[in-house]
Amino acid sequence: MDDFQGQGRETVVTMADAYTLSRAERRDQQTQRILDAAKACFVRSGFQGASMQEVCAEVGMSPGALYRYFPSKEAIIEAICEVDRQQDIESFITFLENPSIVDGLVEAAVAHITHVHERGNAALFAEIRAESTRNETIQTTCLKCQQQVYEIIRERVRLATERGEIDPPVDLDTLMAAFMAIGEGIALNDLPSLGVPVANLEILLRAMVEGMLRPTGRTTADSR
Amino acid sequence: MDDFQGQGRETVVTMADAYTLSRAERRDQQTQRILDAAKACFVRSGFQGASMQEVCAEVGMSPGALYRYFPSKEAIIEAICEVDRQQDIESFITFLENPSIVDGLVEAAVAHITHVHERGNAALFAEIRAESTRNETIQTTCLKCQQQVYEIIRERVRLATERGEIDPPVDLDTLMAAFMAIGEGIALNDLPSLGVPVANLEILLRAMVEGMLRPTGRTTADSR
DNA sequence: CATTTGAGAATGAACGTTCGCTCTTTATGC
DNA sequence: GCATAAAGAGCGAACGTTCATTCTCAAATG
Repeated sequence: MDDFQGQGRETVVTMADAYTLSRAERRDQQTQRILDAAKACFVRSGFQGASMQEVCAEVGMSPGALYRYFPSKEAIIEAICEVDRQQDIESFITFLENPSIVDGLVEAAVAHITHVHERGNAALFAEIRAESTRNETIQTTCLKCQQQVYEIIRERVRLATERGEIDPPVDLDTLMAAFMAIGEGIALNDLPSLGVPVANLEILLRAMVEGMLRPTGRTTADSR
Repeated sequence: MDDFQGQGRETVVTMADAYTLSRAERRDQQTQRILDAAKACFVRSGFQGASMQEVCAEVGMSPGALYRYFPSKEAIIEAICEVDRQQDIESFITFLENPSIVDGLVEAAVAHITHVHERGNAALFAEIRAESTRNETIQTTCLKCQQQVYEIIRERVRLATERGEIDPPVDLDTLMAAFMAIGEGIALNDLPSLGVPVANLEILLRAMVEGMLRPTGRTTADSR
């Protein structure tokens, strides 16, 4: 995997490979290779700490070639942030579907934790988070993704409160701010990697969410 | 506050000022000035992103002079991390003293949130956190500070459980890991700056902690 | 007068990026 | 189907800049 673009002429991998790829396909594939390699470098050395030379070495590509795919280092960073944030958020949203709010929140949180853990993304998230306080583009990306989750949860909590299914001890805004902050803390710390069993975590999170939402026991429909 | 070390010779602040300082005092004072200025730069541009020139300009000091106080940029970064982490932790520990665990945790959390907010330290914390995944010295500093809090809370929760004051739904390790992660998330997000009233937050945190610890109502002594 | 403090130019290394070039792939004309 | 042009992909040296740090020397201090 290392002597990809070697020195000799005969080791060069031609564009028309065993299974011939179109120009566009090849381009997409190379772009992805760069993003993957850059991500590894950025996790290792930080956005500012990693040099383009380091990224080039990781991809196995010369600077001249790499700059045909991205116009600048910043563009690579921003692309990585965009993809990462969107992916993180999608797994979360999917699991919010459960009709019970408490179950939905807990399941989504557990799915999110598992997702971050499996992809080893906690360190990158920490990096993105720090960078987002400085880079406006990244900040916008983060906010946009966060808001998707925020709006959905907020609306569901609001409706459930209106219906009398839950009785939170504080206003909706405080509740939501706390939820988002807590979720971030848990994702950032990658608890499974610290040896915390997800099953135990789920029990605790349910107790926590119930404490914060105070389910009344009655439901409008026959959801149980 | 800007034209401190001006260009002219007569504006130079001599060492023997109105109230004469000893050599050591003057040195400490200058060291502190450097740390403060560097902190501002690092918050603005990040540890890697800020240059020494930027720091020098912020202090109002030449590189040659600055390097008489710190041997390297890294030394400044590490000193800032050390001080910041220790300060953050101290305010927390102080407020854990309340005999009721729930009250202690909630009060400490609120004090911590207030402290981080007032000092505007959330961005620096994000930076330190990201850097700690790369710099071993910083990581050690963070762990050491975190552990001080961890041990105290853990022991208090353990004793309270033993006494039957609380009945957590999960094992102590899971509980503690979650507590630390949640605390970090809340501190990092600086909720007061988002407009969340601390009073509301306190109510919610209490509900949350009670959900996670399940106080039984009985106490060993007459603490209520 | 010995020592400390400071300024500011200078250092070499490393940075992100560009350039000129070669080779390969695709498009075009016959 | 084949020659040939145009475009794309890639390399690696080189660019100008900025980096952290050091050096030299002057001023202030005790």
